[in-house]
Amino acid sequence: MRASERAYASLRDDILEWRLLPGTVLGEVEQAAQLGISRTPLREALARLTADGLVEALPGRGLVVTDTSVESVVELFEVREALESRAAALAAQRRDPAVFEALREEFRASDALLADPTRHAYYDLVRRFDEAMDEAVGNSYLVSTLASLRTHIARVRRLAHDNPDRLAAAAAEHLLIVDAVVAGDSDLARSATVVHLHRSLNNILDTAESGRLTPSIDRTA
Amino acid sequence: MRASERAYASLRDDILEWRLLPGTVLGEVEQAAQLGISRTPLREALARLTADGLVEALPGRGLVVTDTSVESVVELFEVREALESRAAALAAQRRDPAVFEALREEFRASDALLADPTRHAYYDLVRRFDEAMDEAVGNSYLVSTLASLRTHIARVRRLAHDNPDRLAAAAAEHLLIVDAVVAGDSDLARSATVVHLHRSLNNILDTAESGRLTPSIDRTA
DNA sequence: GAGCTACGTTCTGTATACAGAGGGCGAGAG
DNA sequence: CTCTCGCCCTCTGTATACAGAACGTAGCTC
Repeated sequence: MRASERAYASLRDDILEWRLLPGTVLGEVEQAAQLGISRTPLREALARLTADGLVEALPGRGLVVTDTSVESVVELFEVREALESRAAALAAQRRDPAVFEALREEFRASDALLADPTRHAYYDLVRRFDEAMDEAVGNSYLVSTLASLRTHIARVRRLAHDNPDRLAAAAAEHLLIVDAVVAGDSDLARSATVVHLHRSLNNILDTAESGRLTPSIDRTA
Repeated sequence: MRASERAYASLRDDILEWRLLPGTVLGEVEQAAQLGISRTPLREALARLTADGLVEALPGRGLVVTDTSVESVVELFEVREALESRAAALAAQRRDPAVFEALREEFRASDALLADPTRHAYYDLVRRFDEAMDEAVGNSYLVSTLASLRTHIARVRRLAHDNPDRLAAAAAEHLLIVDAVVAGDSDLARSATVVHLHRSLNNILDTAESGRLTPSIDRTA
């Protein structure tokens, strides 16, 4: 694999997993030495991270890992709702029924997946659900925009605690979306997606380690 | 200005203005020589263009300017509608009325702007309208996503012919959106935006130089 | 004591040199 | 005549060297 690719994957992972905390300064020489590569491929990796919005150039301080705030999570879900609700509606119109019928069976049996404490199989199912939706929508701009948003969602998700009740509820929400897509019901698919995202956001805001999200500034003062 | 920045701006402009046509191969050595810089900053520029979706890496052929098709324009507007209709609704809730009252006066007087054959003043007004909407929404993810879409819109727009009738109609459509935003009417702002985008898309599809957009493959055959 | 200036250090931005991979073309064999 | 194998050439990916700018610091002056 290319050195720049490894550096990108490694740094991206470190940021998404909160090993590199917001505000961390990423010096070129230091990081290049750490990863055992030269500055050239590292710069390419940092440029990609900057484009992703995981890193930003702060004048005077160099490149730093971007901050996450309660506001930014709300903003993220605002865009996510606009795009995913539309995606769900389009998927309901354009889907291959067989694909979503298969997913329906899997979500119906997701209790078993959630019994596993690691829940890898469940998260993999959700990933394949996202992929199937992307495929069904068949819109490359929408897919790449959602991919970009999912990067940030992944970072924030790591702060939230998915308790068993929430996971069971989320599985039921996904099942409803899949049902609607199978039925070709755009309106229901859209509404079910909106519901799912609202509950998901609330769960994140309720359970996120509040110390990690820089608190909102009370503008009513 | 940095050499990489100049290279990026120059190449981006060449692509948006159709001086670099879809399918053009961008060799690093050749382009670097052309721009009078070394490969290092050029590579950075090409990486940014790739992230923008204006350039893509085709295995075996190197980096080429991305294609534009009728389908891709339709896809573009699908995403645009999802995001801008939501943006308009949010702007109607969050706007500073004074800003949009000022814009309303300008759009009311846009006949005069459209009399100018260059129409620079009119396009500048539309740009400031977009900026005011972005500002009112106050969602950085939404703004940066829209910025990315606008890049592609700019490229496609260059193919379309804005006849005076269409421009006058577009001004009226903008005025309706602004009216709704001033009134704080989210539903109307959303609907007016949907209408505007549909008409705008139709105008592009009707008037675009068809040779430039690779024709859709008739899958009904 | 405080402020300004000058120097040094460190960082980013750019150029260049080098290595490895991949593709194209030509020659030879079937 | 065509297909295949091999070599060469070009291109990308990486390392390194160099230049200029910016920040901090220390010393001098007022």
